[in-house]
Amino acid sequence: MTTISSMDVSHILDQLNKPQREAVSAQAQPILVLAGAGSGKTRVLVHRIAWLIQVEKVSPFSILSVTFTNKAANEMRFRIEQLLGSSVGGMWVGTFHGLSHRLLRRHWQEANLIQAFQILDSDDQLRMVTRVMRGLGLDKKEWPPKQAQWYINNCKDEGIRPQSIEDYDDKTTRQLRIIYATYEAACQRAGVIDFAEMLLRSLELLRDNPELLQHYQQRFRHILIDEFQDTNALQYAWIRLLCGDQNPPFAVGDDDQSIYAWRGAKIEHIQQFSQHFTPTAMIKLEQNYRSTGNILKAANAVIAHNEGRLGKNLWTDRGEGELVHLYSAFNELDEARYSVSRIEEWVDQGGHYQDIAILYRSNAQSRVFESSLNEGAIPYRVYGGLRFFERAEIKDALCYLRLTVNRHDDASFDRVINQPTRGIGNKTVEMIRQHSRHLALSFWDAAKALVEANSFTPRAGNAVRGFLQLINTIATEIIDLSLEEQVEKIISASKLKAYYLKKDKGEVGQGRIENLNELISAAQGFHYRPDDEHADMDFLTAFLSHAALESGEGQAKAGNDCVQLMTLHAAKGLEFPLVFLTGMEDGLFPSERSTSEQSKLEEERRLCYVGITRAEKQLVISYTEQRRLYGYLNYNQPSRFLKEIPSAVVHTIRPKIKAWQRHFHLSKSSPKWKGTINETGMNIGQRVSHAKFGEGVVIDVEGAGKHARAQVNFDLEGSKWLVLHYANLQVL
DNA sequence: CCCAAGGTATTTTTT
DNA sequence: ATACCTTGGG
Repeated sequence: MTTISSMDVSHILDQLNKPQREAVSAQAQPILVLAGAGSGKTRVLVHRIAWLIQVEKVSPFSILSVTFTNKAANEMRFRIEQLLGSSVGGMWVGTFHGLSHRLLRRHWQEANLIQAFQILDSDDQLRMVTRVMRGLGLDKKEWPPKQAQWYINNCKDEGIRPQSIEDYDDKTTRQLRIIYATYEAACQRAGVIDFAEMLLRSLELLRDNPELLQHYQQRFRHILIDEFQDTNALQYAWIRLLCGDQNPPFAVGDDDQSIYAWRGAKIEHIQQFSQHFTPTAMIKLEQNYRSTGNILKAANAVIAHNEGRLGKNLWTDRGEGELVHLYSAFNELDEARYSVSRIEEWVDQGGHYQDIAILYRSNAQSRVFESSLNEGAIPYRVYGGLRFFERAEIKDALCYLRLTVNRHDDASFDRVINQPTRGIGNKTVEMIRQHSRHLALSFWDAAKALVEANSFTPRAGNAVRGFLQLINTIATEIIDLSLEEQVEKIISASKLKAYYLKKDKGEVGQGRIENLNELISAAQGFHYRPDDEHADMDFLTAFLSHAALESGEGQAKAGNDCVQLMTLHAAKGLEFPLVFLTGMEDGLFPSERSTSEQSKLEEERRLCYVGITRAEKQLVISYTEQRRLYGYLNYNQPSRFLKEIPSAVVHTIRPKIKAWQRHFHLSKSSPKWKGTINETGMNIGQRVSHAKFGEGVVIDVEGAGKHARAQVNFDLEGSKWLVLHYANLQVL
């Protein structure tokens, strides 16, 4: 046997610190790596895999590494291959959904699916639920489909099937159970599965097929899990099943960054890891390579207020750095303008826009920032919103494709039967739905039967017949075409472009056309290696699954160098030299709805911790005194989390303009504004003149030297931050 | 089938 | 404030 010391493992261990090395080279036993923010979590995972393969001589074939997002999975794969210098075939790296999907494709028969099964995204699912509920004759007001969808997904996330739901004679539960059961039957008939079903079905597949389970347990000796604190009950059960008694998991996570309890993640999983898997080695990564000392002090102090933590304290050897800046804004416009002035300053000092992130609690807050950034001609990108494969026109085209693969896909049928409008109205469609319900047929078969029985009015009958023929014709014509030709054919035969051009005039319509063209390019660029992720599928099915599982980038291609705007949730895992943590007001952050329960408040606090630890060099926190929300003016208190940050690491920016002060003439140098003369030569209360903005009064001065800046309240233009070096103010 | 008016809800998001 | 959906009339 080769001893480890004789082997050259330096490239795997050299760049690691002690606990990282300990984790990477640990013996086979359940391992929980508590990886603080910026402590090299992904690096440990990647190096662990390299260690297994190159030192322990483990076959890549027996490694399974699971993440939550495609982005994380892709990055993991990329970095492993980079470190090993070769691609690793046979290793399973993917998301929970991606890997479950692969299992189901391989074993579709055992999983009681049809071979061409398709995936419903949440939007498809909601439509399906709505349709089922309409079929049950439920009033939308009384029974909101959104809630039913939520209920179904919750059940599935907990591994619960309709037959095991105990209704305790409760009307609501009984009704929801019926909806769940009916929905499941409809999905089964249509050959579609939703996201939660994908996980549950693959879990049941393994659980109910002992040989299969044994096969995979024997294969995957090494199971690695990323972001372990985000696992829900179903994902956790999936992991435990695959681990069995013999395969010790290697889990990496951070209980302090658990921010998804509201969607089913259980922080208990990471807290109780050592009880479920024994004997556990717990390794803490506390050295932070991202932020300066002051930022870490703020983060540590805030998170220390949570109870029941596994306990970590981040530290760095890179010095204290800048203080955390705190700006108390008058309102959201002031907040945005101040941020913009700081961004301009950053760039003046040679920084880049892409170094900067503006973070907020809820998407609604992005608006003011967007308009202020526009004003300042600063390039930016807003994260979130519709992704490529979620756009209506794209989904339409994909549904046509899906119908050619499986005529009984009711979700797709329902979506495109009158899209573009071809004279098949609600009444006609309702007839088809009813007929399908009564005879337990798919919509396709129901429509066919009704056409053949001449049950429609002649006009409707012709229209429906036309639709059925269209799908059949397309299906035959595209058989031998390449994927991109198939997509092209679908788009032209369906006449979607003409429809959208007419429906959405101007830029909107044009955008949709561009997206459809982009879909053709996407098809062109879609390749899969047969032994890869989409094994055992034909091209078209593989492409459709890819579209559902990876909904694509949020915005096509925005400019490279731009300021990033996103929610705190979206920022997890990212880092930026300059971070604005905005809207730090009680009621907004922590959100009103989280203040009543301790556990919810703690999750908000973790979110705050996530926000603070995004910053590398400079963190600017801001809150407003008044904010317009939902049309009402709110006067919020500064966030309670602010009080948890030690004042020693904070530089408060003042004075600020109070609401009432704005309405007075600040110009008549009142004693209140008599500031000290500083090196900038600018006095607070000083009347000045600017070439573009006219006359105004200096109301704040900060910074020094070349980047000293003053806030000037202009008589006509309102208040602005100016860098004195450029502004060329004339003292009056 | 299309458009306008009125009612309603409005944290966070991945797959 | 506002976006989204339903509903009623042309």
